[in-house]
Amino acid sequence: MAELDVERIAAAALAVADERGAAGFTMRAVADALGVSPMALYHHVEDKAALAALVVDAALNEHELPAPSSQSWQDGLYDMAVWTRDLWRAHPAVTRIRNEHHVYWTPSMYAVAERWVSLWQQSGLDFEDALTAAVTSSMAISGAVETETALAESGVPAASDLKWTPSARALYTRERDPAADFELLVRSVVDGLFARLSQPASRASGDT
Amino acid sequence: MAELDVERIAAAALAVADERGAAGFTMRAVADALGVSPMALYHHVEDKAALAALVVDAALNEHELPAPSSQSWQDGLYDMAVWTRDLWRAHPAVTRIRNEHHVYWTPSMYAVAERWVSLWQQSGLDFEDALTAAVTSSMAISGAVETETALAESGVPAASDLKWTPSARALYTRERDPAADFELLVRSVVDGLFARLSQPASRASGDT
DNA sequence: ACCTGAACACCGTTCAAGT
DNA sequence: ACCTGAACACCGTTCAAGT
Repeated sequence: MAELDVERIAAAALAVADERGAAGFTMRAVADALGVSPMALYHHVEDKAALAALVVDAALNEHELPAPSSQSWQDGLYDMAVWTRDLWRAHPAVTRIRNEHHVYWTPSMYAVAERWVSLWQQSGLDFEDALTAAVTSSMAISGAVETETALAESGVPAASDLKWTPSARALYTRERDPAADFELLVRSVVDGLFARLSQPASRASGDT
Repeated sequence: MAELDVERIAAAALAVADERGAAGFTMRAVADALGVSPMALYHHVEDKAALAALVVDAALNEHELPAPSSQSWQDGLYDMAVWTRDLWRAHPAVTRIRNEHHVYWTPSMYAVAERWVSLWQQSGLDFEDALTAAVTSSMAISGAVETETALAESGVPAASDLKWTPSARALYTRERDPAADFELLVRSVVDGLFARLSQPASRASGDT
């Protein structure tokens, strides 16, 4: 009746994560969704962390990477950033599962990294600098995406808490256009890193 | 024998988190550290999420904010960023606990936000833009810190996994100076956002 | 008011047993 | 080879009971 395999398990697990959230993402819940005993899963998957990795990879494979057209490398990076943001916003629970189970690299993640680095290499920076820019920009941008989805899941703090912190309050009452903020951030990071790494001297030093 | 109070609980819980890690951060473990029954904690703390908030706040209070000297606003932001990075690197488990239990705002976090926004306001950007810069830069920088500490805890992928992904491999074999990378990132983000928000037209648009 | 022991409803995972 | 039921060692939390 079951005919389990890794692919079916991954799809079911992703569905469970989406529907029941990170807390409801359970070996038992995934087994239930497949109409199978929880222990059946262990025949195809090492442990829960491996199942989490499967889920992350399934989410990454849902949409193909943006086509590398003839646009500028900056636009290419921005397209990749938007692709990433759309992905995690579509599966907020998966980002939590990813962190909880320390799944940082999956097959598809390598492909994303390749593309990211290759775009930075088109910038004309030398190899080492392009790598540095790729690493730091990706940490900043993926970090911003994670923070955004996490905050989107949590509610707004109580007004009483915000009473004495005008900045934090302004931060929440401000009209927000998250997509525009994200574009601003990505382009600022990319331009800012390129500018700093282009001028050969005083790369990270404060005195310009 | 016990004489429990919230402050003692917070200190013990932070110690447990530091010593036993996020997985070992348990109501029972904290109670043990205090020589008390697990249920005693519930008399002073609503639930585990509230205890997690206590831990985050205790970590934040360990060191005072950097003194706001007469430096430039850019240096002030950089000092704050370093303060944050040092903090989370000293307590890597706490960042995980923070995420797991959705603790985003604690009393001390408001103080940090106030300072961050006020520094951006010294940049001369108008109020809305300063707020936008403060929000986006903080998401990027705190996100980068979280990613860095998470990756530091996890090991390097197996060489066999990296075989076919030259960029990812280069990324790991590259000589890294995390502190310098961090300074580069922070200053690039700050300068990049300021540059983009300073020129009134085409704020987030790609065509410069 | 503060603390405790026993218990409940969950987890991930092991293990012997079934086909 | 693949799946199962029962069991183990944990969780967070509730509840009645003690002082």
